Formats: sequence, structure tokens, C-alpha cells
Amino acid sequence: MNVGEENLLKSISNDTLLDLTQRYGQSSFGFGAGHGAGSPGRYPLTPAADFLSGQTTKSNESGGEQTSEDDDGFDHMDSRKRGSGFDDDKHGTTLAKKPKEQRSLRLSINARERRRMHDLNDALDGLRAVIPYAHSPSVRKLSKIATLLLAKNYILMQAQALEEMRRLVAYLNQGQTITSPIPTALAPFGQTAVYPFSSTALASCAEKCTSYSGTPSSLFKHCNDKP
DNA sequence: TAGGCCATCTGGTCCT
DNA sequence: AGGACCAGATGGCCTA
Repeated sequence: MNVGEENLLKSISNDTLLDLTQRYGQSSFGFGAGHGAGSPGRYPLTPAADFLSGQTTKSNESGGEQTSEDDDGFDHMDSRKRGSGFDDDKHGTTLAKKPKEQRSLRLSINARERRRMHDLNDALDGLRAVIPYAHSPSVRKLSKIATLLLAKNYILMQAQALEEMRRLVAYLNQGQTITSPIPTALAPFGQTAVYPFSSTALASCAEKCTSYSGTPSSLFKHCNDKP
């Protein structure tokens, strides 16, 4: 990760993550991102991806090397779906005009890049699978940015919960009674904290949406379960 | 229809 | 030299 990206994530954490925390942190990731009309699950495959998936479904496909001329789906792709380099000539290097050798190399690079991005998406899918949010066929999957922010928030809350558990154990070992039902350490963001999967966490998405008074963020627009 | 999200292509840069 | 990584550009799909 370069410095610019790191700064970007930091800036995101300052603004959006707070948003995230107030909306989902309060409900401890148990939100249901109901999204009625959207097609759930994996994104629809483009012709090129279709072609790839026809051979191998996942980026394990990266293991199976294929010739660049064939595996990148160039001949199967809708030209509108191709990147800029195919259409414009801003670099004066339209692929079709390149020598066969260069074209072959370019196609190979394209295929490699595609596999890399598929690997990245697979990793994101893996992350989504372990983030506690409503997994359901009728629920649209989290966007990439929402997945990352939610994962970060979840890790922070888990760490704080663990720390509070340690303190509770130490406290109980002293043989004293607990007077505060909600340890302050469980209010990581200045609010009453709720553990994931608690009864409060299972509150309806509508409640969560309405209880939030902040500025709407596109990150949460997938939550369709609004009043 | 605008905006969000995404897949893909591409050239550049860095690393091994 | 080849591969990984990155960011910019482009266009499609979907939703409000």
C-alpha cells in the first residue's frame, strides 16, 4: 500500500468510519442490508469474465496457465466493455495496430491483471463471509469499501471487547460485585456499546436507520430496510 | 437520469 | 526480463 492510499484510508476512517460506527457499530454489525431489487451474490459476469468462468470459476484459475491469445476473452468481449486503450488512441498504440508480438504480450498482461483482480475479489468475498452482517440471498453484498471499513470497525470492537473481558475477569477475581451493567470500555465510540449478535444487535434495520441522525452516506445505501 | 459500483484495459513503476 | 502492483480511463448495470 502506498502512502497516498494509506492517507485515503485514514481520511475515510475519520469521516466515514464514524458514520459506520454510529450506524452499524451501535447495532454491532448485525444490520440487515436488505436490498430488494438488486441481484444478490456475485456480480454479473461480463462476456470476458463469462468466458473465463467457463473455464475456471475462481481465480484458482490463476493456477492454470492459459495462452494469452485465448484466455483473456478478447475475441469474446463486447468492445464497449473494453478499457479505454481499445477505443481511443491517446497513446497512439491501439492494440489492433500493434505488432503481433506486442499484442500477444499485452493480452498476456491483461489476463494476468484480470486474475489478480479476481484474486482480490475472492479475498474480499472471504472477508465478507466472516463479517457479521446479514448474509442472505435477498441481501445485496457489501461493496468493497464498505467491506473494508466494516472489517476494520469489527476488529476494533473485538479488540475492545477482549480488553474489557480481561478487566472483568480481573475485577471478579477480586471478589467484588459489578455495579455498572455496561462497562465503559464497551462504549468505544462514546456510545453505549453493544456486542455483536446481542439482542440489541438484532434490532431491525429500520430501527437502526431511523435511530441514526447523521448525514447519509453512500456506504449504507444498501440498507433498504427503511421505514 | 444521475450517481454508485464494478470489470476491464492500459501504461507506468517497482521488485525479484 | 518478467511479474506484481497501481492508478487512470472507459463503459455497463443497477437503483433512487
